[in-house]
Amino acid sequence: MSKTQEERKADTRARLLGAAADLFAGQGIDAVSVDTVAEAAGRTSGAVYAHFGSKQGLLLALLDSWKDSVLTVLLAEVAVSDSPRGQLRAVWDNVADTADESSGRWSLLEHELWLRAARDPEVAEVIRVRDAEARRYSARQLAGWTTSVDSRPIAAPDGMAVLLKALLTGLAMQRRLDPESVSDELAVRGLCSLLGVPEHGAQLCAPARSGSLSPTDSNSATEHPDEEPHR
Amino acid sequence: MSKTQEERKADTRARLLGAAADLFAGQGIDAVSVDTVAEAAGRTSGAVYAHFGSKQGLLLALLDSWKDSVLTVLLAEVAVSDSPRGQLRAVWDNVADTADESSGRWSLLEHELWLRAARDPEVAEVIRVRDAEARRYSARQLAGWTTSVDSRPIAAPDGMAVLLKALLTGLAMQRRLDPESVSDELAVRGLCSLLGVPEHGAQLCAPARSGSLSPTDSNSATEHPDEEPHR
DNA sequence: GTCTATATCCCGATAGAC
DNA sequence: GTCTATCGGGATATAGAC
Repeated sequence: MSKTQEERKADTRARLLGAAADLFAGQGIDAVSVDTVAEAAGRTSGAVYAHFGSKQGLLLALLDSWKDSVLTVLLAEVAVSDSPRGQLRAVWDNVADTADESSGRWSLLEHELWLRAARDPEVAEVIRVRDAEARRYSARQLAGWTTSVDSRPIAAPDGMAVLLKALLTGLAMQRRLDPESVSDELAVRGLCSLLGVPEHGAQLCAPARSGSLSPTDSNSATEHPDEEPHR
Repeated sequence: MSKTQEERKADTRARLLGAAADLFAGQGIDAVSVDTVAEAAGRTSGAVYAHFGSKQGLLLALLDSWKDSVLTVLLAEVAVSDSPRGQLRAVWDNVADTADESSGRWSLLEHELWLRAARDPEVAEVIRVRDAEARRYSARQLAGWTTSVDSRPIAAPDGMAVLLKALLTGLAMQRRLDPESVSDELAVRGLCSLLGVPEHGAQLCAPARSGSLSPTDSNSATEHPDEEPHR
């Protein structure tokens, strides 16, 4: 019955991939040995080489097992009941959530993969394909979004997806190093400006503190900033 | 008269730092051994330990020897005679210049340092200080810039510097992996939108509602003879 | 397929001669 | 301060038993 061989094999493979994902994300790929991965999976290094041939093979298999992407998940989670600004705020909150360990580590792994891709064509190809897929999905989401809210996009959906991801990534990087330099308010304003979402009454102010600053309920967005006349 | 001793010492130190910068940028910090660095500098590993104590010490000394930053240089190089859009275009061109090997490698090293800083507080502190300094300089430049051109900033200069760097960084990353996904035209539009520079075409003037998304083909955008929309 | 044991290599760092 | 020589450790990957 149960069978043994195939089941155990699949189980081992899954265990190894899971352990690799955790450890790579937490300590960095180079800092984690094959032995460590195997041990965390309740196996030994021999199993890794039987399944993947090499450490690089393990990494590629790991990438291949990921169909999802950060941006994909983020945009999917946006509630549809809020104001445009509130929605962007929600997107940013997800990205900026450094407190959450798992998400924080994950983004570190993402960057390490990017860095590796920049020097290793084999890795680059995998990442490129995955990113393109995520971008397509994101663009579809954005296309629907821009028509449902009062926004003035400056490019086609695919381009907007690129811009959105770029700003989110760059802001998250700076925030990781120096949280105070990137206030939530600043990030949301940047996103609004980039995506062409009109703000009703904001102008520049400086201070930023973290904590729960509520979205100031910049509510419903029906429209019109009265104080921004076009010139 | 030649104080050969002191001179040679300083020379060795400079050689080691230079070799480390080149090799670290080209192959990655972890991929380069202390012996390799020393050899490239015409010395041996012993010299490295005499000067810096450890590989980490070498890295920190290297960081300390850098007073400049990408953004700092970039903003300083912008010609003042062009249109706002043209200036942003120039900034982007500098960032996007992947063809240049030295600049390309340099940005890779920057990312590796960021990654290392995310896990190593000692490195983080150094990077944080340097970034803050660059941001201050950049903010000053931007403050002058926004008053001299027709733009509507959405935050204080310091915030604008953060946003600008974030978008540039994110776009450069995507372009490195998939150049076609980030056209020059798209990047410049994003920058204009983020910085509040009105584009001649249409966008920023009317509080009007939806409508035009302007995919406007156009990509390569070799040149842009549009001029100054100052109305 | 998985484990144990090991071959092979290379790295960071130290000791001591000069 | 710099070099030569080397230690000790840990890494990837392989060989062969089960």
